[in-house]
This record gives sequence, structure tokens and C-alpha cells, in this order.
Amino acid sequence: MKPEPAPTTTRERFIAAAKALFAERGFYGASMDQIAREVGLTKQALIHHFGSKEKLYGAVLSDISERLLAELEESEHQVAPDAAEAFIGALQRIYRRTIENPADTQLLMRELLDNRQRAPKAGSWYLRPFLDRLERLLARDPRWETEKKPARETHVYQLLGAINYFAISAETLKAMYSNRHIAAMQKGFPARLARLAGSSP
Amino acid sequence: MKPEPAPTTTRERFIAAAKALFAERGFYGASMDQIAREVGLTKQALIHHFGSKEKLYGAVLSDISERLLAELEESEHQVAPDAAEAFIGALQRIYRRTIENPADTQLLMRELLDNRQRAPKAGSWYLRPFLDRLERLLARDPRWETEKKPARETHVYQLLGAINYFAISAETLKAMYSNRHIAAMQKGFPARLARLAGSSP
DNA sequence: ATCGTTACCTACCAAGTGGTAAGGTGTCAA
DNA sequence: TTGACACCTTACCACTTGGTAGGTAACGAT
Repeated sequence: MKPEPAPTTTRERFIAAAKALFAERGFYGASMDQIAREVGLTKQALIHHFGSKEKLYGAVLSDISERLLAELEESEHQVAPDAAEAFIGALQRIYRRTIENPADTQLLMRELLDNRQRAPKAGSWYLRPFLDRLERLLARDPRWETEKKPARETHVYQLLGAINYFAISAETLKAMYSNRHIAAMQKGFPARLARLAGSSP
Repeated sequence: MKPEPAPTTTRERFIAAAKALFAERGFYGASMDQIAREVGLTKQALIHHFGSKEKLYGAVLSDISERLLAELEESEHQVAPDAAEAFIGALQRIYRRTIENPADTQLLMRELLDNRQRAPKAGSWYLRPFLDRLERLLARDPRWETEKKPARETHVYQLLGAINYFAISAETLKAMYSNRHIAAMQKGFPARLARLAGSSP
């Protein structure tokens, strides 16, 4: 529905191209030269803007994180009858965003696979603010506010996992079955998500 | 509990090393030289056995597929009170296998991300026989046998997704929280899986 | 004794990797 | 007018990539 605004600055165009290629082929599979040529500039222009491949990758993750946070913020401006509804609404919003931006999702799943031990350890993790924000939203639900924080955080984490996995699966399943069948599945998912999200601790 | 038998032949040792490295760094991130040195031989010995990197990767996937199928076969030898129970039992067996062999799981998730357009198109997909077998097992359940085959197959697919995602998440969550907390979560998962698997169409 | 095969080696190659060095061009402030 | 800076270029570098060529040692069958 709401298309991602087309990138304007060179930096934004680099990030968009890098995101697509990192998502498709992974960190090692995507080369600096390839990313730069996608934009129509040279590899050295890319290095000029980001310093190194690692930093470019970091910038891409930051970009995704910011967009997710922005989505949550919009979600919080809407009024909901109660806390549980607000939480479910936020998740469904995230879900819609997820299937509209498959590259972001793919990249996040890769991040999960690549940085198993390294990344999530400290607070220095790109998705941490997003996770925290969702956790606080869940904490407003009376059924959850008495629980411990890790319990809420894992609930959030698992729900995000369900969303991501479903989004990725849909792409693969489309290749295996008829589009019509998948469309039906996708239509039913938000309701299923609501059931999962609304379940008690 | 049941440790994977140590690889004996050179070919098996190559496959084991390749599996670990492909799982950890992805197809492009793992190099032939690295894999060979892990075994203590040269890159050319590796190429001698498998022909090319692509074929080596294929051999690794085949290996995983065979092991999964073998697990299912053992599962079918056990008697269960009814079809639904048998299906749940098989899934729980797969689950146990999954957390005991995290490298296999990681690699399968990567495969899901990498081959979106390329691989699953035809029936020439490595996991297809495994998926089919599970689907047929589910078809014995009276509540499912009247459903269409794609419905059963997506049910199976989603359940496997839940297992895989949970296994991967557990690794990441371990880095974020206390081991004790994660252990409690893991203990509860088989029951949760049974509830998911046993649900009606 | 010899042949064919399997398993492995060293040597080598073209292509590509991320990154550095140095320079050119345009813009804008002093 | 000059200087500083952002942006982007070509030229180059050391290193790694997957893969080829050709050879050697071991071994079983004939």
C-alpha cells in the first residue's frame, strides 16, 4: 500500500542497493563493486561514504532498525481500547510492513543466523531499541505487567519470529504451490497472529 | 543423547567439515581451502571428491535430508495409539534431533533464505521427500485426510518452521539472558509443539 | 609384471576481493 | 580570489577465490 519513498541522496541509494544485495546473497556473497555498480557509481565512491564494508553493513542494519521504530511510533499515536489491543495492533502493523519489505525481513533473518554469539550479547545491538519498545508496550497489559521482563521479551521475540518466518515461508511456498493457495494463507495470518499475541503468559 | 557417529571415510569427514562451515558462514563465506584444511587435506583433494563447490554443497544438503528421513523411518517403527499421536511423536522426534544438531538447522534456514527463487521450484528439492513423508503421516489422521494435500503440506511446513525458528532463537536468547531461563523455555516447547501439531485444520 | 583406478599432491591461473593513494571537479564561505 | 571541503574518479595493490594440469604413490585385478 504505502510504498517506501524512493531514495534521493547518494547515501540513501547506496543503502537501498546494499540492502537488496545483502539480503539476496548475504554479507560475503555481496561485493562492494557490485553494490556500487547497481547505483551507477564506482566502488571507491561507496567506500568514500561508508569507510568499509562492515560499516556499510552496519548502516544498512541501522536503517532497518530506524524504519521499524518509526513504524512503532506511528502505531502508538493510534488510540486502542486497551493495552492488549494496542500490542496486537502494533504487531499486525509490523506484519504488514514485513511482507511489504521482504528484503528487510530476509536480512534480519540472516543477521540471526550470522551473528549468533557475537551480536546480541551487549546492548550494542541494532534491534535492541525496537525490541525494548515492544516489550514496554506489552508491559502495559495487566496480564503481563506482573511477569518478569525476560518473560515478556521472549514472548515478543518469538512473535517476531513467527512473523518473519511466515513471511519468508510464503515466498518459498509460492514457488511450490499455486499463488491462490498462498494468498488464502496470508489472509488468515493476521488473525492467527492476534491469537498468538493475545495469549496469556 | 544419541551423538552423531564420528565420520570415518574421507568423504564423510569432508561433508562434516563443510556442513559446519556452510552453516556458520554461508555458501559464499565458506571457502574450499578452509574446508579442506579443517580435515587436514588440500583443496584439490576436496575437489577430487566432489567436483565443485556447488556439488559439495549439494552433497551436504543430501546428507542432512537422508538423516532426517532416517529419523522419520525410526519414528514409524514405533507403535502409537492413533494417527494423530504418531504425527505428534514424529515431530517431537524431529525437534529433539534439531536441537541436538544445530548446524543442520542453521544450514536449512540458510537454504530457505538463499534459494527463494532458484531451488524449490521443481520437485528437485532436497527436502521434498522428507516433507512428503510427513505429509503422508498427517494424512492418516481422520481430521486431515479429507483435506487437500496443499493444506496438509503447509501445516507440516509451518510446524517445521516453528521448530527451526525456536531452535535458532534459543541460541540467540542464550546470549541475551540466563541459561536457566532458556532451559525452562526449552523444556516447555515439546508440549507447545504438541498443541500446535494437534490442532485441527 | 603390468594395467587401471583411486586418492592425493604441487604448481599454477584468471578473476575477483576489500582497500589505499592521489588527483580532479564543483560548491560555498572567508 | 582563495582555500577548504565533499564527492567521485582512475590507477594500483596484496590477497583470496574456485578451478585446471599434471604428476606420484598405493593397490587390486589380470
